[in-house]
Amino acid sequence: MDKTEQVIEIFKRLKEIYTIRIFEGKDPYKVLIRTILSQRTRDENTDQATANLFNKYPDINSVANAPVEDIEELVHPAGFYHVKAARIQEVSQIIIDEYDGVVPDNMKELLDLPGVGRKTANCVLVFAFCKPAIPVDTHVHRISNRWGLVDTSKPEQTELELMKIVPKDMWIELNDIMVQFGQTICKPTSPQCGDCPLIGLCAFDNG
DNA sequence: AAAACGGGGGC
DNA sequence: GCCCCAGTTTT
Repeated sequence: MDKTEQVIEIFKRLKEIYTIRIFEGKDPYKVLIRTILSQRTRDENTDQATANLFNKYPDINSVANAPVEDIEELVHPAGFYHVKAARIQEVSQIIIDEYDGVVPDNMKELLDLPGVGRKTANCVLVFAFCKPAIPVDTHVHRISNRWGLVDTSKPEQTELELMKIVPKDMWIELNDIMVQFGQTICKPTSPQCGDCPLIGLCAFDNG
């Protein structure tokens, strides 16, 4: 079994457990903002902050024009709220001023936005625009190495290796399914190998 | 290369 | 009460 066959079989098993979530109806602006809020932040807190924000300020113009203190309070559950509130308004204003209110759909322009790094840009590309991209966060990086799919020390190396191994039609669901797996079973510390459905497909020794 | 930003959850 | 976490920017 080569690595492509391995990852296909792994995902087949994981998809029996997890359902892929499509965030915010794929509205590029909401995907972008939610992804910024998700940085270094767990799902529940990300969801709460995102709901707080868009419930009161449902579009890019209202977010950009809101008092910063109000944005801070709404996104507070996501943590890093001073930084994130400022970035969100800064990003919104830039998109209004320079892109006519439309989120750019290419890596270069996304990376130019404040608070947007490679992982966030890839999330927007693949979730909002269905473009081929693999967002590599700490879950994807850690788990890819545990499976023996890659042998990398930096997330960007992992991204390049995964692009060679994983069939393109799986890229859109890769990040979400691995995050769910990483939160519940293949945890950063103390992975629950006894409950893992990937016995026989994973190189990681729980010892 | 390392610090800083932060609340919430696990133990 | 301490340690860890869906990154990015700044020093």
